[in-house]
Amino acid sequence: MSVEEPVRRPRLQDVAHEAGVSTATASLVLRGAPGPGGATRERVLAAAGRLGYRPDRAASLLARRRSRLIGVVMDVRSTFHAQLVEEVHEAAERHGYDLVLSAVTRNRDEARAVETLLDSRCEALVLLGSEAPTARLAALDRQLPVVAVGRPVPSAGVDVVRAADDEGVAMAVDHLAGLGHRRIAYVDGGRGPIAAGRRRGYQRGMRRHRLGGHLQVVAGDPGEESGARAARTLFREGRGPTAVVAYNDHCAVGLLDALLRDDVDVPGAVSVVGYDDSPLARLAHVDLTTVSQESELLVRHAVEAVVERLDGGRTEHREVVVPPRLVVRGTTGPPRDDGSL
Amino acid sequence: MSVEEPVRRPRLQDVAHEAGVSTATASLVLRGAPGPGGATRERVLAAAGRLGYRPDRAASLLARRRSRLIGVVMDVRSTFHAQLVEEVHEAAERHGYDLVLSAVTRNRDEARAVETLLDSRCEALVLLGSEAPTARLAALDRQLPVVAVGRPVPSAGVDVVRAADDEGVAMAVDHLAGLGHRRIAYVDGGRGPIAAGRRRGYQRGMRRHRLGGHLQVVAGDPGEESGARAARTLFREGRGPTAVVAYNDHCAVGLLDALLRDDVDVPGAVSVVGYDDSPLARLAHVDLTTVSQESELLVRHAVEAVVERLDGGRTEHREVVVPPRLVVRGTTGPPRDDGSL
DNA sequence: GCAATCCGTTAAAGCGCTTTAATCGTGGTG
DNA sequence: CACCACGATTAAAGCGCTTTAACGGATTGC
Repeated sequence: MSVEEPVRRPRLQDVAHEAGVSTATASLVLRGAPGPGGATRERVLAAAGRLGYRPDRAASLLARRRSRLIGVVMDVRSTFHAQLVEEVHEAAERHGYDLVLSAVTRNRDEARAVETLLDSRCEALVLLGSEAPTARLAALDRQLPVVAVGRPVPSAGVDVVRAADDEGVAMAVDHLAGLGHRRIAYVDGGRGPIAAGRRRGYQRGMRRHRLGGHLQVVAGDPGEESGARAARTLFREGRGPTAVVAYNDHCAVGLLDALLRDDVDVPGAVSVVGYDDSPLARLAHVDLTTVSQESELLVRHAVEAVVERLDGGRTEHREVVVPPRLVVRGTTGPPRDDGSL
Repeated sequence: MSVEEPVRRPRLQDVAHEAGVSTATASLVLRGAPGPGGATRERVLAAAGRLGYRPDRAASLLARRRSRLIGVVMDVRSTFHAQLVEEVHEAAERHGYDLVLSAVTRNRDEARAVETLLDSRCEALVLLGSEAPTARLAALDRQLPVVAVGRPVPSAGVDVVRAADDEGVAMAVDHLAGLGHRRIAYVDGGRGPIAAGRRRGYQRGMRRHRLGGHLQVVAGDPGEESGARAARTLFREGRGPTAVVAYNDHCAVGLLDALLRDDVDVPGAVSVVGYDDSPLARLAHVDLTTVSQESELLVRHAVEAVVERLDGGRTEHREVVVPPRLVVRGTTGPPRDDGSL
């Protein structure tokens, strides 16, 4: 900042004074509210322009009945979330809402992120890939409309917009089984509700193909590291699976990494499928077969759900389940052997 | 949201009443300000707990002299920025500041992102990888302390914390030349100031090794796509370079993708170097040789710069230039031929 | 020509919190 | 025992904006 005396930022009062009207009129004009006539409008607008007036958001928030603010919780490490955020921005704007972003990081958990948003007068919350316990979500929902994106919230009033993850993973299994794989393993995503749904999909998918005897779930979490660890576990000794479905793309990429390091041919020796169709998976370099959650659709529904609560007076619960879509890329192919015992 | 009447959220007044004190005392206690005695403190704290009181941030912002808010502009698409944001969170917290995030997306430009922050009463701005013209930054800096992270801002009062990008790229060239490469190309990052510095580093590096005759800069931008396009240009016909330095990791990964698709061996036939040491580069799968900006150090300096302006009364300009560090991974090696004409 | 009507404008009361100056006890002091 | 100093507490004035009810003046209708 330069050394000069910092000029006090102009207030509404300054604009009003400059335009020769009351602050009430100035406020009305600047927000495009009906009332003030054409000539007045122009005078105020001109004055505001001359002074470089920008309304003070804190003051406006405090005075306004509504904040028109939607809080968004995202995991800053996830490329999938990054993409969702882009889309939430657009969707919210279309409905005349603004966003407040709150990041989950290594040492800033979801509860913390939510608190910031509550303190910021958000009217509703969009939780991307929340891992919070159902009860907490239900409690939150008692305070303000909440929509959970990408995870189920059993038996709570919370709105949900998600892909049918179980179906999604089952589709991945279908795809692999169709290629002739039988020993298909799954890298789990931890104890959260999202992981549970996907795990179930894997189990169902396998049984559907009478592959229950080949069920193999290894522990994991949503990070790249866990994929690499899973690879070590799966291929430690003897004969590993011919295909692996991972909890998400990040995890799948970690798995690919480890395989690559060990000179395991993908998809020749092992096929790999991820989940999310994040920007990561689309890198030609990675070229990961994955399951898309149709992020744009997901986000559109989520924002609409929130807006209907706020502006449409909807009070009944809503759950939108979007069918996932298998995106076949380069990491899957027929198994080298026939997959038999 | 459930159907029940939404309970009005408790105000300071409610807490004060519940504790049998004035709002002044309650405010003092809740902020840990000196004054109220032990017994009173406990009563107020207990009351606040009982009511589940959370201070209203908008009101508090409005009333307070200081907001203790630092605005951060980030590009939501950049994994490098994501990492920086994590670190900014921690650094800011150490100094007792809170963050307001504002994302640059496909259709939300930097100016827009900055406006949101200005309206939010931020006391200072941390701009990650800003591409705004110097004049605009200078103007901004007249309103509040601004620190640009990762880019130079010539001849403006704006504080700058950045890596010596020219040196960084030159180090990459050194590394490649040392391996025996001579035809080393560079994929540019566009017209911004960051790109300019890195381009200059490339040119200097090449001349330093008497490789001026092999200078080859192809147009690009910070995305993956541009790397892929560059590959097509560089290896379109005949003999391409034996090594390529890219503007950043995303661009390098795009380049790697394209090479991989064409079955070009990396680093056998072509070596590739990125820039940023983003999480992307570290994926074992990508395993990209790159130049690290020492993000943690960068962020620490940036936050300190801002805090010194705000709390330390510093007024003179500061520019911190951190030496970059070459991180050699798997995408670089000696050229197949000797690199001669 | 006077009341009814209407439109543009404004005074004033907040929004929920912070902060400063003033007030109230209390115990120590001469 | 009157007086003072001092720490704990509070009244009250904002912070910058929104919003509602009220207002004045210009039309309009009868």
